Amino acid sequence: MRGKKDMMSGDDIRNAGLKVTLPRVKILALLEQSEQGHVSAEDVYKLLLDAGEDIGLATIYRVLTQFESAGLVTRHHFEGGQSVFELDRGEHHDHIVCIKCGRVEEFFDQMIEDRQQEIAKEKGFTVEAHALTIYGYCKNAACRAS
Amino acid sequence: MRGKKDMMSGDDIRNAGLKVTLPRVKILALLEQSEQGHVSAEDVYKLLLDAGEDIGLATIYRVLTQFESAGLVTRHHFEGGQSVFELDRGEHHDHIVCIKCGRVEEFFDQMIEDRQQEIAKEKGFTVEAHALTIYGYCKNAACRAS
DNA sequence: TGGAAGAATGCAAAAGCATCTCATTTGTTG
DNA sequence: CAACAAATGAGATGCTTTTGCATTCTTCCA
Repeated sequence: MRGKKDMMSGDDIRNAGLKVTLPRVKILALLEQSEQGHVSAEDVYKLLLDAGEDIGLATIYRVLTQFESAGLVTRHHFEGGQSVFELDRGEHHDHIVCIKCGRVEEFFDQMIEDRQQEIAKEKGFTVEAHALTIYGYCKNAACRAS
Repeated sequence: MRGKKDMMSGDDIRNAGLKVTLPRVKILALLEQSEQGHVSAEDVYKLLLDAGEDIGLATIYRVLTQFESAGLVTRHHFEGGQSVFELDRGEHHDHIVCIKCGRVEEFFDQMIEDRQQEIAKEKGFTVEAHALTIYGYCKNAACRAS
């Protein structure tokens, strides 16, 4: 199963009502190629610097926020500091984060989704969003040791 | 079903290896009587001021952090700014938050808990903690309207 | 019960993250 | 390719949380 699409481009930026500028194109491209898929604004800043693109941190925050509004990326507030962003490929999922190395994996579980709806209903809430994050130690040898 | 206990006291502070000081006693008492149960550091500060106790914000943060380490309170990072704290009565639960009025309700669902363990297991993770928060509009009339 | 020793507090300064301001630069459109 | 609106960069700013340090309070034992 695939999501909305596999490749984003300048069209996505344009469709969001934004001008197609170098910073926006670079940031979008970076999110696309990003190994871990979950990066902080500062990660983006540094990665772009490494790639020879000196784009201001303010611009990165601005662009990521705009992308978020446009539905191109999703912002997560994991524990411990900065927000992390990931490309929104149209498939909702939750996260499991290693508290040792920071690795982030995704998962989706229909049963959990359904239960949440039922719980909200019981309490008279209309669900707009939810955030489920499991924190633990990943299978990495260095992380397993307490 | 009741949790660990219903009343906290100076003994809890002492047992945590902390001296029993007026700020700590007042903060603990406030958390106990708190209506909503979920308060930010600043809420604590203001509520104590209203009660005639002028305790520095820095102290509040320090004490809440110490209480957290001692397992007396739990800190949550809901979206939108400040962390909120609640007394830890020993019963784990998740939250459903109204994005309009800020109301926080608690829930616990064994099915969701179990699924999380299974998911973590599948991915080779050892669960240390998890945070599930549902965001939506509560049943309050003022919140229902978009 | 008095008083020394160490811990806790208050204040102000600092740190961390994110956003905003504003002068300058860059897309876009005709 | 000119003109306008939008976007960028650099630094200032705001907010929450933490920290350093001098002073004050708890604790505990003589």
